[in-house]
Amino acid sequence: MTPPEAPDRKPGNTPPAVSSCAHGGLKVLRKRADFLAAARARRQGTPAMMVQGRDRRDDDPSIRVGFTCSKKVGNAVARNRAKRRLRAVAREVLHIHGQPGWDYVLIGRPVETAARDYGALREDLIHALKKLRGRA
RNA sequence: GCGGAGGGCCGGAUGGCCGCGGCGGCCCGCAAGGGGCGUCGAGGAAAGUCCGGACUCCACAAGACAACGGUGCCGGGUAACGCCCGGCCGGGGUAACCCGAGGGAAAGCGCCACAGAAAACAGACCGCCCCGGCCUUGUGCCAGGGUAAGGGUGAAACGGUGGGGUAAGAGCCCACCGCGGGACGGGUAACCGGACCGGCACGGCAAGCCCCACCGGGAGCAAUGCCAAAUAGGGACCGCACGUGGGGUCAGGUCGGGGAUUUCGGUCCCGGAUACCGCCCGCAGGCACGUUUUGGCCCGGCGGUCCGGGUUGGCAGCUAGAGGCGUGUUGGCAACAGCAUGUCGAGAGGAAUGGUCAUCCAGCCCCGGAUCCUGGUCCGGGGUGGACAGAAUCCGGCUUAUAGGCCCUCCGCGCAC
Repeated sequence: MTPPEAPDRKPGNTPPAVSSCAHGGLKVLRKRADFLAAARARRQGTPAMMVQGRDRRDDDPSIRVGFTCSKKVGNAVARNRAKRRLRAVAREVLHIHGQPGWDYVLIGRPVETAARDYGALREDLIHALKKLRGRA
């Protein structure tokens, strides 16, 4: 089993489990370096997720997004569930509230990401995106 | 009807809206690309990674020896197995049935706690018996000898019960049981039965070491093969140069910056980093540096050709195989095998197989009513609500997790006939 999981701040040569499907105009982060870069940039917490955002400063106006859930979130089923909800909400919200030319990484939290009401989950993401943009 | 045993199966359903991965057409476009359609897309354990294989690479040379590890009643099945089937033996249960690392203790070593006189060349504590001596004649003491029935300990005490026998006893003798050997018979075998013989010898632990037989070379798809990039770095050869410029690192200083403290003169501290989803904080944010210079130490020029490795990315491996499932049939008690026929067929890669909203169905809880009588059954309404768990090269097993439910066979008891 164990697909590459979030390393839990250990040595860390295994990348965390992240989905990669395309999301209607959104591109998906697949490279480890992109995740590292995003992790070093701005971040914003909400009850159901952590959002990292980074202006790539290149000419490409597309929005890219990655998802990640460490083992803290739970077993494989729980992590998949959390990522899928994040993916669904990102597809719905990001092309409206996200900024062109940015990378975003959505990080799942234990329990909350899977349990939170879908409407509230959506509001969390919108709120986080606004905060990140306001700071740019 | 109650209680129990064995086996098999399911693992919520339907629909709307919006999506994802593979494959194959179609439409638009010079192309890059865009749009749309069809089709397939998680489990019984996908899990643990505990066995057995396939497949790769490495090593070795015939399959070797040693070491180490594994297996361990018998027969069969299988590609193989530590798996499965059938049988045997031992133990448990009234029974259906269940459980058992179940070779060797007569190769050797070791261990057998506590208790007990004694725990493995047997031996004799309390006893029992005989003979002798002493005197204070007694249910006495001392010495010698014969015993192991009785007492008591233990998981286990060198056969058991009864009778004969004896000074007391003892397989000393006898019967039965047990034990050892065993002609012969049955069975492929484990093993079973056993005429007869033996007077009893051979305690247990091999899940302590060990012995015997059989099996095993190692690492694993992050294997392995191919391509590209940056051109950073290593080696060889050739040619041209022989420079004080460059890079790294450590220590200190200057100027600005931040912080602490102050008698406002100053003094001290910070000045980090390939930091893999972090931490503080608590829904708001923060964890903050830049410029220049001196000295020490280390590295060492440019171009060309070739070789081997690493990194990153891509492609292959990658899913049709000892294939799964259904039906029929043949052989077999069965596992299983053969034949015929039908049907199914994920391949991701920071990792798709979904998100969301309704309605329904199990289950559970509450309320009202009816009925037998204090718990069920039926009707109506409301609420709640579905376990364990996610393919990662692929198969065969084992083990473990699992809400709730369904089916079949069998056993015991009760009632009725």
